[in-house]
Amino acid sequence: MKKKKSQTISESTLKRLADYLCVLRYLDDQGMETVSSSVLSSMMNITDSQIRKDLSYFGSFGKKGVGYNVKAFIEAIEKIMNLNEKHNVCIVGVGRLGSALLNYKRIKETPFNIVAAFDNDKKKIGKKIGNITVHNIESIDEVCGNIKCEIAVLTVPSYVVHDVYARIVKAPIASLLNFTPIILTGNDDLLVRNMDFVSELKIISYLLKEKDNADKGKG
Amino acid sequence: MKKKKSQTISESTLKRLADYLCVLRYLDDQGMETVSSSVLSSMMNITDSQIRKDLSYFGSFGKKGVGYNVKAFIEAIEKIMNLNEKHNVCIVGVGRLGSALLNYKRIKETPFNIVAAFDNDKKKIGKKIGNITVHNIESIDEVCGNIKCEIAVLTVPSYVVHDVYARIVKAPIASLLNFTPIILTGNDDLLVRNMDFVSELKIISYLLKEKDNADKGKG
DNA sequence: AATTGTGAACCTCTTCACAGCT
DNA sequence: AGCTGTGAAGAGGTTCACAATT
Repeated sequence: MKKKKSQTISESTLKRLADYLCVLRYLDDQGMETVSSSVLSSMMNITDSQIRKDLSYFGSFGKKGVGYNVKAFIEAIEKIMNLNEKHNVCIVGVGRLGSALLNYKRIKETPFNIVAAFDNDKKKIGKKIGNITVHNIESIDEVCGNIKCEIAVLTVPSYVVHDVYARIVKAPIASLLNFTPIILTGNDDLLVRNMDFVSELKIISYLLKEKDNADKGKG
Repeated sequence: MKKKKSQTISESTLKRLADYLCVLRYLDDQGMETVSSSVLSSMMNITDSQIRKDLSYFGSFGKKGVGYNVKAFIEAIEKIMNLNEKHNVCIVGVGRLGSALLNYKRIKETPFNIVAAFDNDKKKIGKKIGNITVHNIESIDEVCGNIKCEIAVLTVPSYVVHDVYARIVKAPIASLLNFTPIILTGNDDLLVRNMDFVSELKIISYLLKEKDNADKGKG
């Protein structure tokens, strides 16, 4: 297994790596021991050479004439994505969505630990949700200073986003997964990824219309 | 305003269109009437020419020397993405996440109507959550035949995904927004988009490590 | 003076195709 | 024979730079 010199990996490759993991987990659960790039690609709507190229950025993990060992493949991606270490996560905003995430039991099977939650509602502060204590949002800087918390998940209502974002920027938090429809950009010290449910519905709306037009064109 | 002949719009452009909408809404709320591509770009970590190029696929919407009228810009994107029509959505899987989506009040401000929910739990079937009736998952074909439902949102536990997916494929549903960690690919009749929370955390894990290495490199 | 819209240049990502290994 | 890994070709996306317009 060769090591490659560092280079920037594209967003698309990164997403596919995460997808490979999902599919490989499924294959592993099914007891499959070996998989070829062409079998994997047929399960995922991508080409086999795409998979091999994605992997080639990081080294070689397969056997010519044979394919990839499923477990070794999983471990390789986990190592690439730094999933062997546990990562602390906090939930900012304990509404219905935040609570749903706090109660997501199968997160225990992942390298992510939810270690804290924050809200501004006095009725919620101090209570426990799924054995995580809800802290006052004003104490986020202090609490995250004590427990090293790499990732904040933002699930607050839109009208407080800018306020809460300002606190997160100041706190010792490295990254933010933003579920709100307010686009955030981050800075050198805070990596941000936006994940808005309604934006995704809007993209579907566009694609359905486009598909409709294409179908009409053919018909 | 020119019309352009149809061409395939990239995933990246599509995502940015949805992002533009989010930012434009914010500017509109702030009472801003006009915005230039450079102001907009500085709010979003992209270049101004990227914005202008994205728009150029669909026509011209700005005034040279002036910029874009915010409201007109919003309306243009809404028209492009087919957001003037209402779209019916159903929630498949009324667990904590599904319930959170069913209770999301501000969806009323969007073109998406949640019109039905499905589950296999007899304790939930027949009950109302946020004035939407929960139906038996077995009746999805029939219920979606009656109410035209374009988009299904999948929020069931992993172990029933394949089962439920088979039902959705057979039902008169055009698209699926999949929140589960089981990657689905769709087919000619069913458009699928995957939106997995944990995969997104994994991507953050990779990016944080990469950033760490870059920071160390700089010293 | 400011800003759009756009062809051309540039760069990045994907696919091809095949040498090389099992 | 089957499949990987990869350089090269091809396709697609982004940025540049400037003419056109207000």
